[in-house]
Amino acid sequence: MTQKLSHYATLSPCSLDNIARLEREERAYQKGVEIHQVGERNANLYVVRHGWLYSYADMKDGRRQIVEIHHPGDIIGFPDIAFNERTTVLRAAEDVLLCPFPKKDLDEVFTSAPQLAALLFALAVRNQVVLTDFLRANGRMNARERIAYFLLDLMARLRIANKMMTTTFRLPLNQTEISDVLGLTNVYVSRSFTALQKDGLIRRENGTVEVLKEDELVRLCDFVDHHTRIDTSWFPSG
Amino acid sequence: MTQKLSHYATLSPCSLDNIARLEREERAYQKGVEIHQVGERNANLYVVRHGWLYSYADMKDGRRQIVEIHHPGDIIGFPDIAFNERTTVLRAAEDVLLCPFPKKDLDEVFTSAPQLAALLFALAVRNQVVLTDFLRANGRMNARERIAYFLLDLMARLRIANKMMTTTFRLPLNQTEISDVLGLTNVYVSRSFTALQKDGLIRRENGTVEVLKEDELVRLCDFVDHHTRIDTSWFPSG
DNA sequence: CGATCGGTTGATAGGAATCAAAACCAGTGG
DNA sequence: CCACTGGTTTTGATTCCTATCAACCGATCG
Repeated sequence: MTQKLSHYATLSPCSLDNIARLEREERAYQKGVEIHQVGERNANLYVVRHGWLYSYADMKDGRRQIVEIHHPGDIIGFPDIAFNERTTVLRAAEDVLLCPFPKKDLDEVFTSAPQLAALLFALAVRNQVVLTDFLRANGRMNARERIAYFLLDLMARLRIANKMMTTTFRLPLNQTEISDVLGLTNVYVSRSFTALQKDGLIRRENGTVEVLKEDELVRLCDFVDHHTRIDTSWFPSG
Repeated sequence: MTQKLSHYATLSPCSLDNIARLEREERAYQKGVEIHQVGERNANLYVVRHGWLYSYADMKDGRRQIVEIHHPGDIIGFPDIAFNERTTVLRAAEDVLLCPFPKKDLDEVFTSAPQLAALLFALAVRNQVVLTDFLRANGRMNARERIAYFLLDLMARLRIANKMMTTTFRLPLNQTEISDVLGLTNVYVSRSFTALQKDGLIRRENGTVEVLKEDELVRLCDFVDHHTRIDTSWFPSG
């Protein structure tokens, strides 16, 4: 996490200290396990150490919407700290390692590390922009465009942690899960993926995706990267 | 704004002081005016004094997605403080009054009013939950359900400011705008509204909507109110 | 009074859902 | 080594919801 946060701002020793405290404990979960359910009391947040997870919301009739995908270095649970109960289900997309820490630790951050507080705040609101982009994709794009958007968004996020990343990456989600991200069906995800591949924009190989024509994908969905850089000029210096 | 924020927590004098400083200036905009465009430098945030506004994102071919509706008491621009440039267009849905204040004023809040900082933080992440609900609506609901969701969401928000509110409210958005919120077309919004009215769930009268069977609307879209209450137990006391 | 805007209604088209079956693939175990 | 299993992807046929295109109506306004 330190690495991911330091990507955005130079942190004071005090802030770094606070971060370290958040990653004391470590816990493993197997692929497919649901770490918490809607309605549970949420005492903890989590830092992702290893593996992908996602958060989703169900409707009573089984329709499902995945609302966020969590990668190593991410903090899980911010959206819920404003509530007493979880609003989404958290599920491990593969075998994962998490560092749980109590919500109460945040108050320490706010009183003693204003700089870190500002950074967390900035990341929280950045997330709103990301969700907003996502909303535009789900609301106004057709299936091909959504897949394009989905791949570019993932790449932008993965590049933060791994600056050397090429255009090939592992995608540990099946097509049903992807369809639940994009508001489609697994069948149509399959068809759209195949179409993109036939047009030579991407290539797939057991669990990995290679983006062959990134610029064309970008044009396809008007992609703008809101992950890589954020404005830290207004931060307090402490 | 004081009223809206006090709805959630008892604020210290210092916090109240900080809020007052944010509402010194006041500026009027006419219906339809676009207060800022995508790509402009964003030095200011705004507190809404009067009237409705909305933020939207366009695609090059004209498709549009409204990503947020702003009501009196709301702060506009949080999502953008993480960036140097605006990511959405802000537009007045009717004649409005705004209080602009510089982004830099926030640093003062973070260093001197940790309680207010925590509240703003909580509201920012609460917004993520709201966006997430919205995403579920756009991703997995049909037209009728989306309209139901849209109306209930508006009511929940309006009730914060006006606790006595009945089930009738003003809706200063035309059907094209509503379609841009819900990822539909103006034509289909008209049909769906008419259908809901024919079924006796709602009633419309020149610019106002009356919800006749709230519980049925709630069932229709599995609505959960994430506006009314937030958890403030972890806040620092200062 | 013509013009414009917002809402409604009708006819048609199309994109994605749905249903169903087949193909594929990695294990697993006999 | 091969049959068997469960999960995943692919393919095909059909349906349906919503988009699209177009006309019309009513209200408002200069």
